[in-house]
Amino acid sequence: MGRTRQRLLESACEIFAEQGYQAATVAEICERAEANIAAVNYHFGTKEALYDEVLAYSRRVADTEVPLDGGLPADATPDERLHAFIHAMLVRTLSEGRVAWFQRMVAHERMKPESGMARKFRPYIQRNRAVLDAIIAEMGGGTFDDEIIHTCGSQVIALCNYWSYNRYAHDRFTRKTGGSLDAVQKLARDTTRFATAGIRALLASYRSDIDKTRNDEIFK
Amino acid sequence: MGRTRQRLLESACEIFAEQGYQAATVAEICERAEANIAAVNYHFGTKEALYDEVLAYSRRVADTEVPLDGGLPADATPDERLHAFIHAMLVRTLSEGRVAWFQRMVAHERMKPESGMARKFRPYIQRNRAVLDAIIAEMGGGTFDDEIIHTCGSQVIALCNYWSYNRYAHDRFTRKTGGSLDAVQKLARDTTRFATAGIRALLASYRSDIDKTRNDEIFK
Amino acid sequence: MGRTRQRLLESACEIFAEQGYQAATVAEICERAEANIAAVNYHFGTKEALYDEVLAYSRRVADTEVPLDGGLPADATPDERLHAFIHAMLVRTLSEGRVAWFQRMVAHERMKPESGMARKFRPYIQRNRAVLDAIIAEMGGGTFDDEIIHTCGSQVIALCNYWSYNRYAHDRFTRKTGGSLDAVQKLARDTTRFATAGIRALLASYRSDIDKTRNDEIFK
Amino acid sequence: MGRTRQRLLESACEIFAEQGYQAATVAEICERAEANIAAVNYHFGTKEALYDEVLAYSRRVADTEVPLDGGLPADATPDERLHAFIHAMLVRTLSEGRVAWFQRMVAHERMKPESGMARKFRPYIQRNRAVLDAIIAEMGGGTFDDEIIHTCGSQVIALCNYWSYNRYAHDRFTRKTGGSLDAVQKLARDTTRFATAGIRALLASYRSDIDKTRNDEIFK
DNA sequence: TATGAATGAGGTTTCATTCAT
DNA sequence: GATGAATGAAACCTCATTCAT
Repeated sequence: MGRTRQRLLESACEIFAEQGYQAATVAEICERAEANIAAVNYHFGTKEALYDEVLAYSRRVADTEVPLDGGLPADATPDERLHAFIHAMLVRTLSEGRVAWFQRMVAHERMKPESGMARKFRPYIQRNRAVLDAIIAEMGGGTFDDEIIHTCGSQVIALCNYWSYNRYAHDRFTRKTGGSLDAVQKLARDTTRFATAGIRALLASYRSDIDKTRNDEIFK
Repeated sequence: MGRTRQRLLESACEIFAEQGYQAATVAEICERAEANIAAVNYHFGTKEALYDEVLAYSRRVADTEVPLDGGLPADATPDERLHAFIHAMLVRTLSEGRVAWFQRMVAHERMKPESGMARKFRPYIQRNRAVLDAIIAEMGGGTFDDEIIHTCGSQVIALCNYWSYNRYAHDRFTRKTGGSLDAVQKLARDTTRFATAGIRALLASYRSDIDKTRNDEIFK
Repeated sequence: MGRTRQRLLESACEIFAEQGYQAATVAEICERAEANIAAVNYHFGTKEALYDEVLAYSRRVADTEVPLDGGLPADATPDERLHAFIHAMLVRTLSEGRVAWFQRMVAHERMKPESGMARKFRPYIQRNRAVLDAIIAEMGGGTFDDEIIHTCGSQVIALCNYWSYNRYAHDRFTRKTGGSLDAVQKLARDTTRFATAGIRALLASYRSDIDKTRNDEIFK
Repeated sequence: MGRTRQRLLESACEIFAEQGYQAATVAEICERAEANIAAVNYHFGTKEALYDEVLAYSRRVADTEVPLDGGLPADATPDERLHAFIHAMLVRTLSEGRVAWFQRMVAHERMKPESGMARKFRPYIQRNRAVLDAIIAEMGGGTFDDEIIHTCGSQVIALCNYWSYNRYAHDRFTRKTGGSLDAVQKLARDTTRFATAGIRALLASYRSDIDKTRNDEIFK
């Protein structure tokens, strides 16, 4: 029972991930699922309700198959956890198939006004963000205020998402490396190295007013 | 001669920047330009042809008003030029109005398949990218091969674009800071600091095989 | 046996009475009957066949619970029987619940072309009409031809139905009086008074050509 | 310019008058107007907006061609004005074509819940109603309270509307009489006679408590 | 006896484009 | 140089009905 429903869900994941909410059509989703065009409305009510389920489903898939903590032991160092986080994000982004669905859907809607679709995945995103900020706070020894930590976090997210919203870079990576897990592993290492150095430098610059003022002059 | 045409072009810039190609409607563009609904087709032929002109126009605006070299003297150091580049990118992204048009349109389409809209601005983007890679190559002393340089460049672009494709972060920044030029200046400084440290660390890791192997073990 | 069928019938009565044939949906009927969406077609074949049964059923309910003769003794005067008729019609119309079903369904369809739904309840209505016309004929002493009697009957029906097809007036009445039986009783009395006087005047005007001519001049 | 728009308006009047809002389809309206199916949306925006215009237009037609005061001089007696009112209402109802549009549309929606379509023509109806109530008040010599007058008014409206919401009676009338103006004239006379007698009887019954009590006993 | 799944016909609406002036 | 009118393709959605169990 309900095989069609599942097929619809999966084909919708694929198509929403490919094209975004608006560009995707109910007709194409049904066609790929080999179902009648009324099937979406029968099983999900509306296109938007389908999207809601698709969002929840694909996030569950990502969280299950590629957890953001990388399965690290509880006593892992912040540096190790940062690496795990970045690695997981890059795997989610640079893989093909189910694991990448959620990240791509998010990427499609991120530019849209807050009032619309974008609002839907904010909760998901903010949870991830909290995980990251906790890691960075620990790297900083707990002496920085939230805003500084958040700025660092944004840079890290920026580094991870780059491959997600940028189809060209993504394709180029895949073409060059075949998208192998090794290649992603290597990119994760490079990115972590870049991020770690960046975070330390940024935190250091906030550490003393003296330094800060001096630096200001340099860049003025 | 052609006042209507110009008004169409500007209103199209606004609306494409706001909503992206697909979500924008010819009707709304004409309405905002106080022109007839047939005006777009009369002056530009099709919606897509209008988009092509809009893309070229808005890029010209950005390049003129916020050049990526920041007006630096010819003998500026690579570090200074990197800062200028990042600063310019952030100004383009975090401003309101004409200067931001191009960056936002790009952000809307970056996720789309290469066969479609995204292909259109590749040339523009690649030129910018060449500028950046040249800076980084110089920072590295000219001893690294292109792929490594390109990887570093990608990280920098990632840091700059974050505010562009991420409407939520963008709005949060504007709300907190009022979007003042000072705030952008400060963010540019932080980002540059982060990027500079990241680049140096990444290049360093590529410098000796010995180091590289050692580091691999750390992260294994 | 057939509990579902009965539940469907009753919920269909409610919904057809509320919304009319077209606006009612099979889905809503099934839902209210806590039955499967295929239940209507299984038990009744089509929506229209269900409607046919609903019509017969709800008319039976009305005829049983509020007979048009008001349970008067066989030797009641025509005036008493007219009052009973009007009273019964108003009770059917102004009550809530089962008793009002039929009258409301009729009201929904009366405007529709004869070829469609409206044809269905013609037989029911004509029987009622015969009862009324008989009463009026008796009031007239049996000396008027059918057409004149029929005209009088139409006026009486008009007075009764007003509250039936006119939702606004109906609601206003209910709001003001709470829809109590007393209020209906009072309205029935007023309506009967109005109708009786009207009938007598109309019949009188047909009694002599002389009168008729004279009246014509008055209104010319 | 705009010939299509007018054709749409007229064919929409016809079809809405025939079938009511819901049963009418945009497709049929366009077809009858020999216009493209998108024409309604181009000229009016939505089906409902078209309906709004149709309502206003058809009421204007009725008010212009068959005014409710029948063109009576200012010093006409209340009885004459009642006759004129009833006559006008019957002409509007029993004619074919433009003049009858509005009355029929109203008839279609009168049963519907107040929240929907029915709300739209309330204003129109209440204005007519005020005219009628004023006439009756004058017939009563100004000594009755509004509620009693209103009850009488309802009976008169009931008599007029009968032919409007009752398609079968309407068709029967037309078949028998050919719908000639003379026949309507005659019906108007009869109806007025009926109504006048009814009103007087009803008002009389309210005149003295004594009478009222006595009558109550008769009908008890 | 009954149902959950699925379908096809048809509804309104949107929108880029074209046509005649 | 410009426009108002009109159109056709395609989108989403509704709903009575049917099918397989």
